[in-house]
Amino acid sequence: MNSEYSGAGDPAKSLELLWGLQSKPTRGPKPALTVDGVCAAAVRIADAEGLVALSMRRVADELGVGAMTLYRYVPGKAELLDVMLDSVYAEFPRRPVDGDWRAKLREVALENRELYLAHPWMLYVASSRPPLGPGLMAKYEYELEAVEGIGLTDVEMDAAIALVNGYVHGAVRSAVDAKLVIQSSGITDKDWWLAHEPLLEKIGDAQKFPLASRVGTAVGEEFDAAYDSEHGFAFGLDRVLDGIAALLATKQL
Amino acid sequence: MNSEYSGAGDPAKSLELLWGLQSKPTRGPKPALTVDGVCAAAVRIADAEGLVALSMRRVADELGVGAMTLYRYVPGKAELLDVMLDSVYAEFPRRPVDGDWRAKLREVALENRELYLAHPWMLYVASSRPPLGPGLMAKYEYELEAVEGIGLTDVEMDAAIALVNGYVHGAVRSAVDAKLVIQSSGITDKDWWLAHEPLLEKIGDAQKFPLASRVGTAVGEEFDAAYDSEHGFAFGLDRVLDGIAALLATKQL
DNA sequence: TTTAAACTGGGTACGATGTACGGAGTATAA
DNA sequence: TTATACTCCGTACATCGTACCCAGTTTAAA
Repeated sequence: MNSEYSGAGDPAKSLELLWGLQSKPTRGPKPALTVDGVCAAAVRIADAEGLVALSMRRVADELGVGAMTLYRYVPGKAELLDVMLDSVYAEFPRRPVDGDWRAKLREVALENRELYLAHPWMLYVASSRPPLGPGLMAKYEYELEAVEGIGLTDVEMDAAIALVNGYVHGAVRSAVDAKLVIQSSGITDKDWWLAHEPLLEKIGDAQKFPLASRVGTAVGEEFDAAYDSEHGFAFGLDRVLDGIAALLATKQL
Repeated sequence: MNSEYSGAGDPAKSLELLWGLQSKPTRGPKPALTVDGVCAAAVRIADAEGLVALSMRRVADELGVGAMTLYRYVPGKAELLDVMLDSVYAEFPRRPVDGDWRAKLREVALENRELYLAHPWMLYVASSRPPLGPGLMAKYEYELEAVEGIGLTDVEMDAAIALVNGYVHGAVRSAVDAKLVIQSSGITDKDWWLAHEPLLEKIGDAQKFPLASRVGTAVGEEFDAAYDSEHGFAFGLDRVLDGIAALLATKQL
């Protein structure tokens, strides 16, 4: 049931791996594996079965070697996660956009969402002080281009990107969490609400919590309809972009 | 190194615990503990030492009983986390605010932040399909009051609250992550950047990633100054509130 | 008053996990 | 030829949640 990880390997070691700075050995047998190979196998497992399934033994099995062999290539699991993260950042989609900053920033948000949906485990790897590998650097550079030259200070540019990325992270994570909980429990949202309703009525929620019960019911009915997550995502994103637009407007006075 | 949990115990069992619906036994010895007592001990541990330290054995030690004894009161760790969450929701601060929706919503955001800072482990417990206990219900009711009657539909009210809460969750989590990583690694942000600088120069980041290196430097210098997290939090919150204000403005046409 | 049922606390054990340690085999520089 | 530096990896340890089971305790029923 535990399911989340902190990444955060030894920074110096992670950096060596990320930029391929290991000094090549001259003596001894040729290594049978490569860091990239180990990383790719780990990503494959995490994509298919989630972070819970990602153990060193499992990766080793996938590669047909013993568990401890992996430690010849990677200092530990934390550093492996760092390398995995950077490797998927490197495949960040970059679709050219004609339009203003808003169109570009929306596209950045959608591309981030796409990446998270392709590799949902990323959502559960803590990213404070992320591994500054080539993949992340390139992604950051690309994202900044969307807000360059529109009148923000450097610090505001960073904050705007962080705001959008933070929103996408949270929103996609909620959606993925919801999907996972349905898969693992077999209980759909509808069933869940149905199971709760009698209890909530018994509690007398309509009297004690009038707003919560009114709004909760409305949200529940909406969920039955088609457009749940897509619609909700777009709503929030528009609010965030409106917020940045409002900041720009005050600057042009 | 793994550190995060999914909550999500069996909903029916969690609900029974949350609303105190267990049928009281008539025979047998009187229980030495209570669910609330177990929950309080667990919260105490999580507050002081984090989720990583929260094991069933640790809670049992705290209470002076054997590990398996806890399973007389709680079906498993997942349900215990559900109860812990609801118990801290119940102590949500509610400061009266004179002012418009914006002032009230900002206060809600600040109160949420306060709660997260008092119980940082909450940030790491997945909250999709959260336990609908009395604490959460009361908190939700209170939050909705901030946006009631300002012209939003029921669904939009829920979305607005979710947007603000999502922002606070992400922002506080980043801050807490950063603090934790400094504590556990002993490396400050400054040291970290200093350690990276020579490498980044060697890579030639200024040529390959001109925007990233310019903005990164600016952000780094800002961090050295006093107002990091407080300032960043307020900036993002203002953007989110601006976004909701923009939505309201379109409605009043 | 006896007895059986329903409960309590909790010891032991199992299968995971990440990884420290050290041994055995192999390729190359000296 | 030999010493060295490397390879792969089996074993072992601590820690986790918790299934299972048994002994002891209280009370309702006989």
